[in-house]
Amino acid sequence: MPELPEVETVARGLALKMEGRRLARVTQRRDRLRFPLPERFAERLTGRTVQSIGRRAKYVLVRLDQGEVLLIHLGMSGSMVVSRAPAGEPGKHDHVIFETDDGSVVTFNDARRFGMMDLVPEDRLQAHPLLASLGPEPLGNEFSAEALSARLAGKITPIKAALLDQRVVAGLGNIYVSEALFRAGISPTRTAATVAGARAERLVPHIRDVLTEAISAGGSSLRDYVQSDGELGYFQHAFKVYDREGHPCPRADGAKPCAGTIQRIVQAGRSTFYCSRCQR
DNA sequence: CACACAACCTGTCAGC
DNA sequence: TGCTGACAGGTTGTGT
Repeated sequence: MPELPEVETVARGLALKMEGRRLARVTQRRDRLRFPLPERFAERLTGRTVQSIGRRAKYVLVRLDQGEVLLIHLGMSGSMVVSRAPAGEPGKHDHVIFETDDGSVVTFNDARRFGMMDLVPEDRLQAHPLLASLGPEPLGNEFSAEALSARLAGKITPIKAALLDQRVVAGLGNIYVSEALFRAGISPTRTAATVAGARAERLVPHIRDVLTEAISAGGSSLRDYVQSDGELGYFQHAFKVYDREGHPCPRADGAKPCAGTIQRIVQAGRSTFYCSRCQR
């Protein structure tokens, strides 16, 4: 589920509930998610104070006292559900439950268990195997047309696959890659290295815009995203192409609509949606 | 090194 | 109402 905008929304929501709070109780209901949880995980978290909560790529970073960081990835189906103590019986896919000293209950639910958590010393965060080779933040200052084309240079893989590679740019997922390429009028099948110069100049602002719009809309969801404040915030983001196979292309050049139809193709085993008429 | 593909695990939906 | 197969927002590991 979660791409950068959803993770950003979750991080902001968790910050509201957890920053400055002490973790009065942490319950761990499984040994492992995608990876084994650290030794004595719940025990090491209990009693700690949450200093701040941020995001890097699709990871939530919970900075704790004593110089440690709780690293969280939501995988495909993970969500954070906020409620109030006393919480009811945990569900089958509720894997880790955090209770703050002021009575908030944050439940990590993840049916597919592609998510992960780790507890790492702050000074070794950058070197963490999952973070070390991440590319630039698409909303950060380091992400520019030059930076993007430098990372695409020499790649003969399709631009769609390249943009999903977190080493190229960190945080894009399957939905927003399709959406950004549509906005930029670039075909997902185009050889990555040819996205340079004017094409890269065009693509970068579209990537920023689509992510920024999704964040301001509170993250988007197809079905199971739960806003971190616990309200079921099923926001139907206005996707132009994603999951819209067979619909008319929404692009209008002035008064003239594009006559194309949205296609679904499979690249590297994943669906891509685009208009072959106006994306080149 | 670059790339394609399978694997991880569960739920949902379309079709029979 | 089953049952089966395809597919789902991500990432890692393996093989070529």
